[in-house]
Parts: sequence; C-alpha cells; structure tokens
Amino acid sequence: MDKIKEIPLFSNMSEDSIKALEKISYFKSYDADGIVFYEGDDPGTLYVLTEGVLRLYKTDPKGNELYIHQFVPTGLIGELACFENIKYPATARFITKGQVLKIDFQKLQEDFFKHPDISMEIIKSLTKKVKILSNVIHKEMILTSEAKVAKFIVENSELFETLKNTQIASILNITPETLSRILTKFKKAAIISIDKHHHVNILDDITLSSLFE
Amino acid sequence: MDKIKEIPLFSNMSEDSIKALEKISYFKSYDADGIVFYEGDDPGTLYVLTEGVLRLYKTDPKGNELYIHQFVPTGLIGELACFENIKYPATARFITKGQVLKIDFQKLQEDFFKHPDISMEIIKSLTKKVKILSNVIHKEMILTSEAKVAKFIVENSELFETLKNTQIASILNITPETLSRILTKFKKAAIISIDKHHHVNILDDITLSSLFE
DNA sequence: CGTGAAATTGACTAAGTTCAATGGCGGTGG
DNA sequence: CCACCGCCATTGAACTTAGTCAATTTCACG
Repeated sequence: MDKIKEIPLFSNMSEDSIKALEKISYFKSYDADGIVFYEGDDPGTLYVLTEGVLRLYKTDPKGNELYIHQFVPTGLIGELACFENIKYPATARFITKGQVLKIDFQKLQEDFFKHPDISMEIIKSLTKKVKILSNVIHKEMILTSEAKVAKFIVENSELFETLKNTQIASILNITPETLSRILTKFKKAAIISIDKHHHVNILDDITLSSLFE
Repeated sequence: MDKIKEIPLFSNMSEDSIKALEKISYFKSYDADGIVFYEGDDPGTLYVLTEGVLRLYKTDPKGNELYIHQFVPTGLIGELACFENIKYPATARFITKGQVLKIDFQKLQEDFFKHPDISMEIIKSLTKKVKILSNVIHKEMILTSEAKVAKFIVENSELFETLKNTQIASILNITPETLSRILTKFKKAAIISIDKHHHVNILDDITLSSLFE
C-alpha cells in the first residue's frame, strides 16, 4: 500500500485533506520482528497499521512478554500516548512483515483536530481499545489458566492446527508446560481429543464451556 | 445537582440541545453502597456521574472484588457497553452517597450522535478509560504485591492517614495480611517508618522507588 | 477500663513458574 | 535408507508468590 486514500480509515476524506495529511506522514515498512515502538518511548507519532500483523505487549521486570493484542489492518495505534502525551505504555512488534503510516501527531492536531470523520474514527478506535483492555483484564485476572485454555479452545480451536503450542501459550500468557499439563488433563477427562495433525476435537462442549462461564 | 446545564460536560451546549437531553434522561440518587449497574447487566443507559465516589470493579468466580477505579464527578460511565452494545463489563457501586444522570442511549444516538462537542467529550472520556485500564494492567500484571505497595506509598503516602489498611489493601487488590507483611518488611529494612497516627515516612526513597521502576 | 474492629503473625494451601530430564518427530545429509 | 540433529512437547520436582485460615494482639473510642 502506498496511497493514503487506499486506507479505509481515510477513504472518504476530501482530496485537500488527503494532500494535507500526505505532508505530515509517510509509510514505513518492517520485516517480521521489526519494532515499531518500545514501551517507554516518547510519543509524538500516530500510527496507522496498513499491512501485517502487529503484536502489542508489555514486558515485566523478569523480561517476560505480557501479550495484550495482535492488530491486523486497518487500525490506529498509539493514539493514547499521543492524546495524553504519555510514553507508549506497551511495545509494538511485527509478527509478519508489514507496514505502517507514520503521522506527525503535533501537526495532525493543528490541521485536523476538528475533522468530524476523523473524530468518529478515533472514537471507534478508542472504543475498540477499551474493549481489548477490558478483555485482557478479564482474561488475565479473572480467569484461571485452565479457564483461559478452555475459552481459547472453544473460541479458536482452529488455531491449534496452524500454531505451535509455544505460540498459543504466549498468546494466553502461560508457559508451554502449563498449557501441556492442561491439555493432558482435558484429554484424560475426555473433554477434548487431539489427532495427529494437531486438530482439536471438542468432545464435551458443556463441561468445557462451564470452565470459563 | 438537578440541572443538566450545571454538568460541566454539557455546560456549553445550546438551550435547545439541553431541552432535548432533558427529555431522554433523569437524575437518580443513591446511598453509599448503592449499585448503579452490575457486571453482566444489559446496556442501554449511559451514566454521567454527578455526585459522590463511584467504584468500578469486577468480581471473580470466588466472589472477590477486583478493584479497577474509583470515579469522581464529572465523568461518563458505561459508554463502552453502550457503544459496543455489550453487557457492562464491571459493576459500579457508590462508596459514598451520590447521584448520576441516566441517559437513554438509543435516543441519545438518534438525536445527538453527531454533536461535535459531545464527540470531543466522548473522546476524552474514552481516552481516560484506556489510560485507566492500561494502568490496571500494568499494576496488576506487571507489578508484584511488594512493588504495588511501594508505588502506592510513593504516590499516595498521605492516604495512609485517612484510610484503614483494609481499605488500602482492597484498592491494591491484595489481602490485608499481605499488606501488613510487606509494610513490616519495609519497616524492618528501614525503608519507611510509621508513626502513631498512621503517617508513613519514607526513609529510603531510592530503594523504595527501585522496587517498582 | 472494656469491647469490638483492625492489625499482626504463623502455619498451611493453591496455582503456576522454573528448571531439568526425557521423549518424539521431522527434515537432512551421507 | 537410516542415523543424526534440533526443536518442540511432556513430565516430574522444587520453588515462588500470595491467599486462606486461625489465633492473638493492638488499638480506638465510648
């Protein structure tokens, strides 16, 4: 992607507005594992994710990554830090190769702040984030590891075919060992079965769902 | 408070808009411990906190309250559930007696949705919430209990004079026993001292700060 | 004083992580 | 064709953090 008007977020903006936006922004590409910003970096740039999968996570004092969310195009990233002028509260790293539009927030504020369409997009984006964070809190602080795994199986069982258990464990913020023990437990209890190709079959939906509701 | 125009959020709205808003909203008062809404309730009402201290918390399967935030006037409450049409993700309970303005969200959307001033207020409110939630995640998932207590002492030492340790423990989402043990540990290490009137003196700021940074 | 709430302390428990050892399986090169 | 290598999964045991439970002490305040 190399044109602002191709970004759904801005697709119904006027030509003039797009021109103005072009002057204060540019596209930047990243390889897999490329860091867009680190937790603690100073704000100032508003990002629009245009290509690739971008993981947001925090790092604890021991160096463990606390997974928060993976974003796919299109969406705003970093608007909290920009609006509140606080350091980015998490790190953003590409999982795949990808691309962002980097917008100078100071200049955006001067030019665009009252643009009603953008306001609406910002509201949508913030709402999405509140929901994501609310969900993180629910998952990480209310659910036990067993409940997290149960919920993940019900909601994302297909991902077991494409992801390794270590990757799933990292999304669930548990260790691979804990995931393995819980899966073994579920298999022994005949709640699930796993075939040779890592496909998870749910044998007892009711019991499984009862673990996290 | 009994007039919409006294609410700072709406104070610069036109007379007509205020009249329209009055038709779809009403004030409701609560005693201390009054519940505004429960986690899991269906959405539909947008609240404006006009008086009192309102605590937002989630409840885990064991019945423990997970403290998220205490709001003071004036602020929007419940906008996520309304915008996303999902059940309220947390319970809101008054700590003191208080009052809210209850607004019928369906009707608000029809009348007001594009009102630019309200858009801005909503953005501010959502930004505040993202910040709060981001903070909750940081405090609860990145910091240890010891780090939480250290941070609380540095940032809110004066609250030890007015709150009981049980209340502080509940704000920090730890048990009173854990708080007591940590304070004892800090006292023994000569990091803090506590005088007869529950006033906390920080003796070793550097060590204390190093525990959570 | 006396009484009831709050704080402290110790022993135990629960949940999950860490560390280490082992086992399995697929791809590669001879 | 098969032996080897490396990665991932599995399993057990010890450890860590904080919560739970119960007993005791302290304290504020009438």
